[in-house]
Amino acid sequence: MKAKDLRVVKTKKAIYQALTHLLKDKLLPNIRVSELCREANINRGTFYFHYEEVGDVFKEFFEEVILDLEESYKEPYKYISAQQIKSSAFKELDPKTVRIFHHVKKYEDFYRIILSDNVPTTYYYMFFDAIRSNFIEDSKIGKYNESKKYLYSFLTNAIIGLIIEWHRSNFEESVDDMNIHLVETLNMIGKI
Amino acid sequence: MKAKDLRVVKTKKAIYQALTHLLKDKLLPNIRVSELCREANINRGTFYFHYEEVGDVFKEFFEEVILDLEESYKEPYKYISAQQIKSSAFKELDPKTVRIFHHVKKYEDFYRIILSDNVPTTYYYMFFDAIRSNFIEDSKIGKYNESKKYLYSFLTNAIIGLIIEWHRSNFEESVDDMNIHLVETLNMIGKI
DNA sequence: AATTTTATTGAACAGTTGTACAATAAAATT
DNA sequence: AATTTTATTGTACAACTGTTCAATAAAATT
Repeated sequence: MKAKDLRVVKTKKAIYQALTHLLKDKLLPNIRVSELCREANINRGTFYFHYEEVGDVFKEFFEEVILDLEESYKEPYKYISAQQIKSSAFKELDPKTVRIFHHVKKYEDFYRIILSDNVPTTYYYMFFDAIRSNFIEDSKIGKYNESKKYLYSFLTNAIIGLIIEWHRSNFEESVDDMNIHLVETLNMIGKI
Repeated sequence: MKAKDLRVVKTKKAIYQALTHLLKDKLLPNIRVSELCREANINRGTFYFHYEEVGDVFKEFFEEVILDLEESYKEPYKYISAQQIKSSAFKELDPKTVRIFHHVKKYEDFYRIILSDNVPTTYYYMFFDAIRSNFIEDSKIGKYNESKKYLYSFLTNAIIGLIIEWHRSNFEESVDDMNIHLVETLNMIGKI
C-alpha cells in the first residue's frame, strides 16, 4: 500500500511537460530520447528506468484522455444543446453516440496528434477500443451478442471515419455540425 | 524517356527481398537501416541514396498492392460466387462494395502488417484513401457532391472497421462470410 | 533520528543514424 | 568503342541508442 514516490512524481511531470513542449514543433516519432531528457532536465538513464521509448510516455498521456472519454459517456445529456434535442432529425438517434464529438473537440490538440500521419497505429486502436466498448456497454441492456461484434466494429469505425474527415478539414466545423452530419449520414444509409 | 537503370532495379529488388524476410520475424519500426542493408548486401549509403527510412521501402511495396485494389474494382463480378448472387440478402447491395474483402484475403499477409500495432498510421490512411476514392468513383455516375464527403468517410471507415474485426479474429472467416456480415450489418442499421 | 530502500545520476560501451564526399564501377548515350 | 552519366561503394564523423553498473542522493520505513 505504498503511495507514489515523490521523486517519480517529479520526474514524470518533467517528462510530460517536456514532451508537450516538443510536440508543438515536431511529430512524435521524430522526438529522440536524449532530446526529451535534455528538455526535461533528467538523466537519460532515469528515462530508461521508467520507459522504453518516447511513445510510452505518450501512451500514459493517452490513458488520461481515454478516461475522460469514458466518463463523458456516463454523464447525462448536458452536452447536447436544446436546439439539437428539439431538432426532429434527432428523434431516432441515441444522444450517447453523439457525445463523442464533444470529447474530441475538448481534446482537439491531442487528437490532432492521434490522427496525424507517422504516429503508430497503436493509438488509433486504443481510441477505437474505447469507443467500441462504450457501444457494447450501451447495448448491454440486453444480452451481449457475440454475433454482433462486426456490427460494433462497423459502427465504431464509421464514427471515427467522420472524425477523420473532421480532422482533415482542420476541425473547422462545430460539434453541432458534426452531430448533424452524423444524422444525415445515417438517414442516407437507411435509404439504401 | 530513359528506362530504369539496371543497377537500381537490382538494388531495389534486393532491398524488397530483405525487407520481406525481416518482416517475418519483427515489426517494421524495429527494423534498422543497417540491418536491412546487411541482409540485402548493399551499402548503407546506397540505401540513403534511394530512401530516407525503412518505411519508405514499405511504402513502395504498398503502392503495388493498392494498384491491385483499384484494378479489382474495375473488374467485372467474377469474385462474387453464384451462391451469393442468388442469396436474397444481396438484392440491395452493390457488388462492387463487396470485392474489397476478396482483395484483402488475397494480400492477407500484407494486411496483417498494415493492421498491426506499431506501424505508422500513414499506411492506414493510404488504405482508407484508396477505398474512399473508389466509393466516390462509383457514385460519380451522378455529380460529385461536396456535402457527401462525410458520408464517404463514414462508409469507407465502416468497411475498414469490419476488416479490423476480421484481422483480430486472425482472418479466420471466409470472404463469403464477410460479405454476409456486411449485409447483415447494413440491414441492422437500416432498422435503427 | 537512524536505517533501509530505491530513484536518480554519471560514466562507459558497442552499435546505429544521418550526412558528406571522393573513388570506383556500372550503365546509358553518343 | 569511346565517352558521358550516375549508381554504388568505402570511409569518416558527430550525435543517438540501449544497456550496464557503481556511486549518490532522496524518499520511505522502522
